[in-house]
Amino acid sequence: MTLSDRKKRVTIKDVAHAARVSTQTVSRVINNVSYVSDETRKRVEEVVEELGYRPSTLARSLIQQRSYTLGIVTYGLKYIGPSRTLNGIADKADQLGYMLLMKELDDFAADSIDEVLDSLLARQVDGILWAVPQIGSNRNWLTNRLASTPVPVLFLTMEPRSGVPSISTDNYQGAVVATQHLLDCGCKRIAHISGPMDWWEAQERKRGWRDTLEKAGMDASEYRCTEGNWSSASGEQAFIQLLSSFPYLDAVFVANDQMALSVLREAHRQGIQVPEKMAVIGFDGIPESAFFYPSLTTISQNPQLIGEQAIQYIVEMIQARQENQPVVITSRFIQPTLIIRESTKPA
Amino acid sequence: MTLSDRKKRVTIKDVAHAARVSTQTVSRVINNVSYVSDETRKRVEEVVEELGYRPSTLARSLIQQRSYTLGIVTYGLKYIGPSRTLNGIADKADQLGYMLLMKELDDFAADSIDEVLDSLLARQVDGILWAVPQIGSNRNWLTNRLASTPVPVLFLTMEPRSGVPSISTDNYQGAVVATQHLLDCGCKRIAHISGPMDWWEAQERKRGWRDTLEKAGMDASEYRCTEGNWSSASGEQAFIQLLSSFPYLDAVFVANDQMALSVLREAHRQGIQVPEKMAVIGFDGIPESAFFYPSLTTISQNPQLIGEQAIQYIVEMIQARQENQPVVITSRFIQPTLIIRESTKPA
DNA sequence: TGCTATTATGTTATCGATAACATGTTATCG
DNA sequence: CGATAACATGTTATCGATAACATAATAGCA
Repeated sequence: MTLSDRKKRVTIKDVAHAARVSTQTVSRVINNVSYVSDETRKRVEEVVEELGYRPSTLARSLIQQRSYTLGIVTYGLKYIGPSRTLNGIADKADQLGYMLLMKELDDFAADSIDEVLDSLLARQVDGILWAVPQIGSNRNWLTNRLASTPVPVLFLTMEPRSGVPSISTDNYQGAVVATQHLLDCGCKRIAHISGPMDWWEAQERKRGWRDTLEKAGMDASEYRCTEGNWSSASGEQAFIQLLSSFPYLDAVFVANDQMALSVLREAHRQGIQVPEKMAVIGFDGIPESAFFYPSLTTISQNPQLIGEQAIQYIVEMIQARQENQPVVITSRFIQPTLIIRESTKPA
Repeated sequence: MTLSDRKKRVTIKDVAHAARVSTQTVSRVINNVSYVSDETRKRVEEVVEELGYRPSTLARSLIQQRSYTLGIVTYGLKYIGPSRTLNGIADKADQLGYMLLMKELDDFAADSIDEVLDSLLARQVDGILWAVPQIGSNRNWLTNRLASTPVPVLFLTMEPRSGVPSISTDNYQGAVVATQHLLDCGCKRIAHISGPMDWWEAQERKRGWRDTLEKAGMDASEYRCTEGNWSSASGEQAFIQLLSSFPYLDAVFVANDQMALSVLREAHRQGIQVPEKMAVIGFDGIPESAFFYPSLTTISQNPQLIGEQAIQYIVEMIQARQENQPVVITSRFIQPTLIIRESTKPA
């Protein structure tokens, strides 16, 4: 293929000319609105087919002030969680006829946030999905910026705030269920390996662990908890440290499956039998966790479901705004589920 | 925030009016072209700041026939490989000032391919990255369609074809290295668990295994190979089947790390010591593989690198086309690397 | 039969920006 | 000092579509 083979884009004018009608009539045919005689319709359709005409969504978006495109801001795509969410998002968006304009954030400076927001808005997205975990104070920007944003913004994974729409996994409840499960297994000295404590999700999981133990009249002191950074490598470190600060533990609730993987390995190396001597429970429910040795009991999130619900929700918001109707703004939670496998043994 | 608070988009006209100049002058200021007096420039800039004006990329794309947006077609986002590639893509695209319009393909019917292509082209993407693995005959469409596509299309992971630009991991060479490594470890009866054989990548990996064994004068008969579907669950099945058809094996080259995970577990269950009795090598190099028990020797791909190179390459193609210069169309390969860990032991 | 409703199609304005062209003003130089 | 170049700004056309309005032909009905 040489360069000269490049075809010029076929426009509505070309079609109109070839079919000997006005562009408006062509528009009527392709959008199937108003009156067009069968004869004309047929003629236009033939020309469309013949020339391979496809209307420019770009031009359409400009005049209609609506792009059928959603801005997706993600973070940490290299991890499996965010990409599974993205998967759910992509799926549902497609179903509802939306395209996705994607942007991966790599830091939380106010400037880069502004830039990302602006670049999406400049492309007339109809709504924005902020699929970036809440870390430290990286949500403070919204106080100033959100009010002046001309399209709905929906947040995934954040602490509920009144007036801010969000969808999150119920990390706290998940942690409660996990810890309760360990109690039900008869465990008495339950430790925790947390995620990085500036992550809201990590805080919630830890809080669930602490509250449940305290409610059961048990000790949840700080020495019974160490902090990882979600990676398997950090999980190994955290576990080793935990063993030295709290050698008599008989169960660990690990804040994610990746870290749990290396806890299992290290336990095996040190001759600690799982689940007999020590029960282990993870969080996330990655597919591989069923094939760890022993297979891992875990709290399973459904990131695809979150993605789907997110699209559903934001499309509702867009629609409502279009029709000038009020929207109920809520913070929604999705419950994770307990999957019992070999690494814990109910009494 | 009530609905009436929604601000109308600030346009170039608003700025022009407020600064008492023509829209053209505003355009000159924001694009920094041609002559504008310091005084006027300052005044315009102040108004831009004050009104929070951001030019509409949409309108700009329409007139300039260029969107600075790339279409990305992916498949299987729920798996870690594709999303890591996407990560590399997102990163580099951002660096070079491109946005990504994403579409996840879920089947390979000609119709859906046409639709995806059309929807991207309707939004004036400057180029398309086809990041969908080659499976069965799902690349046949390009014969007809590609020639009439007005923008460059770059394929990730496909069999080289003359005239079609592509970037792939060198799966064959990776498999050769893997198999050779097992030979170097002194293994004599080397089995293979392949991916689904309609995947080109799976074929290449198997071919590398077979060729290397035959070259070394060893047997690579069919009974020494079973087929999985990349999942850990299928790996377990494939391994069990393999053990019955080829009980005396002393090494397995597994086509990906997920399947290798369950091979390790099943070996452990059956009391087969790894690496003493049986060496295991994987493919992909997912981060977790370093924390399997035993840690997994594997052929490591760098999907982020592939993503980056892909962006680089397609941007070159776009630029060349813009300037009406010829582009050299090549099929590029990226070499994966061997990572030796505990699951194999060099002699 | 004449009037209104329905059907069919065309014309002009518009979305928000830039390209191409036009025009006026101020330096610069032989 | 007048011609030319450099500077500064404005006007009109354009990208590819749809909205809003206009017009003409046919149909239905009192």
